[in-house]
Amino acid sequence: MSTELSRTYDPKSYEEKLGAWWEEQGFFKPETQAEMGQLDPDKPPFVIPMPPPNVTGMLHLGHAIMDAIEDFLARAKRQQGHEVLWVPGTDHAGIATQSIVEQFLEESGSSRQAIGRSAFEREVWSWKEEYHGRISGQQRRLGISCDWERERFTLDPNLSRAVRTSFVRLFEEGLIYRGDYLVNWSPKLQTAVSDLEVEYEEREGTLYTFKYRLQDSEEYIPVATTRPETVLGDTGLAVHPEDKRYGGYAGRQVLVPLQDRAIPVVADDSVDLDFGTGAFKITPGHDHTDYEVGQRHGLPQISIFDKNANLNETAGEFAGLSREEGRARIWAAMAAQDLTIKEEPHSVRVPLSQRSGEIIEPMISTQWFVRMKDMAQEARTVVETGQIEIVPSSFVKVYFHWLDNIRDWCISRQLWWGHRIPVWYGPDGQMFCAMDEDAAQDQARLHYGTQTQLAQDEDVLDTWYSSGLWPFSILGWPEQTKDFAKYYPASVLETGYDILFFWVARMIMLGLKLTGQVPFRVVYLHGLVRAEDGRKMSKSEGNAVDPLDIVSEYGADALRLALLTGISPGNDLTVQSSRFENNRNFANKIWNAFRFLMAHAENLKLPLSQPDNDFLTSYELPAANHLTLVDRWILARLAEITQEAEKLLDAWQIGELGKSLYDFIWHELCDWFVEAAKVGLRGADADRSQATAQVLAHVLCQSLRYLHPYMPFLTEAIWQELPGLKTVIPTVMLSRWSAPVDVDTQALRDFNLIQKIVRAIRNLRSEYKIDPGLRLKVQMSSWTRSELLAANGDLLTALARLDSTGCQFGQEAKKTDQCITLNVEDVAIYFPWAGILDMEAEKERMQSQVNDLRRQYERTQALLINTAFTSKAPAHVVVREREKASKLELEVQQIEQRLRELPG
RNA sequence: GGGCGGAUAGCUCAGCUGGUUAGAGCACUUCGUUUACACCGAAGGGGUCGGGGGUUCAAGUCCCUCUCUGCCCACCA
Repeated sequence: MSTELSRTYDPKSYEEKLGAWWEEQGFFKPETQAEMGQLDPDKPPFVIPMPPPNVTGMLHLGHAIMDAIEDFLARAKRQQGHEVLWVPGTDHAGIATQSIVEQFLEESGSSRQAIGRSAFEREVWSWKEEYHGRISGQQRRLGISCDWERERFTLDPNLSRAVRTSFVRLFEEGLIYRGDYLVNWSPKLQTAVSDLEVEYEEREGTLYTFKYRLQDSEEYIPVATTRPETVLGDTGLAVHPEDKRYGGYAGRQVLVPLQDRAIPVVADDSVDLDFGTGAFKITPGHDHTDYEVGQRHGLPQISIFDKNANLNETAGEFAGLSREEGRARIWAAMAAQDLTIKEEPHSVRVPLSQRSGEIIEPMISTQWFVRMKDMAQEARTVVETGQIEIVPSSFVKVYFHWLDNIRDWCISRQLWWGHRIPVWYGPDGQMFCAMDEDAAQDQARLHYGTQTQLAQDEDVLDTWYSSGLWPFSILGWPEQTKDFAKYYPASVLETGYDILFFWVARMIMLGLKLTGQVPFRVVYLHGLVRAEDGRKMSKSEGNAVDPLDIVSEYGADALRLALLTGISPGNDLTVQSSRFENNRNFANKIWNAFRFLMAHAENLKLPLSQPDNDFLTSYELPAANHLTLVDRWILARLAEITQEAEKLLDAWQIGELGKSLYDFIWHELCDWFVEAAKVGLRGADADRSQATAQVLAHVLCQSLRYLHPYMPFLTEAIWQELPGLKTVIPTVMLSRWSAPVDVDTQALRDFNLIQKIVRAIRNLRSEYKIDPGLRLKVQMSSWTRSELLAANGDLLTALARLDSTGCQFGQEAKKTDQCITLNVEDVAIYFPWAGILDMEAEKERMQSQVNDLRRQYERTQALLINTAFTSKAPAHVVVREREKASKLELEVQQIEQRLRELPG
């Protein structure tokens, strides 16, 4: 058997095969779980809507962390008996996708305008097909256990219907409206974008100060601006009402430079007396602040730029110039008329288009908006009242702040790729909002009393509008489908904190409004993945790592474990390739523990247990009286892991649980138990080797269950090879985590002493450079643990490489002269080793140990004398300190006695 | 300007509601090819938990303050 298994675990030869098998068997489907009777009837379904990646994107490690966490949750919940539904999908990503395809067309000498709207849409669809395969291929390779048959795309017919239904409903309720407002215009993309799609960057600029002349006087008001070209759009000048210098000019008229157009001076509280000159010009047509100030004072808006952000005909001789050229030329013209005062360096915050990088131009334009105020308050309430929990909770404040200061959401985009706005216009501009053109026609017929030609709105919706419906649109809403009834609301919405506003908040608002329920119970936010150099990983930075590269080098499990351990919710993760390597080694370690078992299990029976529930089946354990100390110890540690697993999972401590498992499997199961098991397995006692094999098989089998959500492929690969298991449960994925059991704390304490003794002896060997091959003869005695030592002589002999016949343990042990004494708790270990014995050095060594122990004892004693401590500290802490003190006292006494016994 | 994090071993980071002698991986030193594994094992070195105050019987953990650093939000033109 063992000869068939390779010495090193090779992920390549298992992962793809197992992934395909899981999917073919339908194990990722909730229906399969139910058919197989795997469900615990007391547990509710566990549902995750997968955040849909951009369909034309390529996944990088930032997506992989999402896949890893969600798959962890899905698998762990399945193993707890929940019915799990995890719905995958992709997002059409309006702007992002359209940009890519347009760029492609441009490279081949074409353009979307050249081929027209419908041909362009066909072009994008074909891109979608190609990239979609790549993304889902990447995800499958990571082994994610979502229900692929329920996969969705935001432009699917059903999802499009959900979009139109919601739009019509919100429109009819007056929550969606159309109007001319100042919006963020992206000149490169030729569309409006929402506030969230604008990023700000500090740049070195100039503050220009110039003169605003009064109409009927030689006086002027000095004004500072960073954008002198916008004077052409000025429709007012603001001063502070209490300003001694200019406050009095309020109500008078000033003349716009170069145009001599008269505009009013208004008094406004928002003017900062200490900044600039204490007066600012108002350009309501191209600045958000000015827009609001203008509204307050009833000032008109003038647009001076065209859609390319070049000056338009209102700029007269400057028409056609870009913003930058215009600025220089206009400033020069002002200087020529002696209107300029000074220029000084000034750092400015420039608004940039998130997608295309160029400077955003605020412009008045006709757009569609969603009224946010009331929806935002409801979205606040559900978090306040705990109907939705945000993990980690530190994001609650951020969420509230955003909702409290929300502005209406501009949802129309001047693009071709997306959900077209379901509104049709009559010849007179009358709007008909309807599910489709027929329904619009019906409305029009009623309105006009006759058949009329209608034209649909040209714009499409912000891509986040359709993703805002995701948790319910993927389940069939607005139809009352079975899935919707059963799986809505979702259990967890897991995503990166960077899209809390973009996506999470909007899903909550739209979910509450449209379904009357919260869309999910928990929001779990993960951190960003940073590259090894600490920078944020992203495609535009050029440092994005393709998960497949890591997978092919180290295996998917190694990658997943690296993304799942060492993380805590909301905290960023810096990936280090050393972690991948280490985790690959870990996989190999487990593989070899399994090979070890198989090599020794060949001739042994590994009977399966007979629990009430097949999904709990494991290897049967020997009767309690056949268990050795090591057996009891490893089972006690397993019991602790069992307790921890559920607790940590409930607290979202995925990283901590992963680390516990790693340490348990490598440093306890492999380093200690397997080493100790060699004694039993190779001994002559057939019952004992049988028992040892059973314990090892049991612990390994259980470990695989807990490790499975982290390393699904490795655990499945081993599961498939372990004798008997797969005939009961076909896959580790559907096996159940055990209910917590009692921990044998005595075994933990006892074995802990054995470990300390073994370490002390190994340490001594190393310190004295004793030939590693040499079997030591020792005497080991103790006042209180004599029986333990006597019962575990074999174990100590094997682990510490002692002489199998020349040692005595417990009562029989005798101190000899001329020896080194090791003191471990109250155990004395005597080495008759005259050859290396330097009596003075030996005394010193023991004396320093005594001093050290005495210091500890005194510290503990001081604590116990302190009545403040004994009266205020919890009982178990006091007890622990008492036990510690008496143990230390005993140790000190013993070592001192041994010191006195030393000759000289 | 407001808000939220971070600062723990040479590096990257864990450390949950305060309670053993603060941990891991990598790196480092020494030793070891013992038939699960050299993608290994054993033994070690290395930290006054950013500085300073405070609360407490007890502080890496709670409070205040300072320094450095990252991010988010914001109408100083």
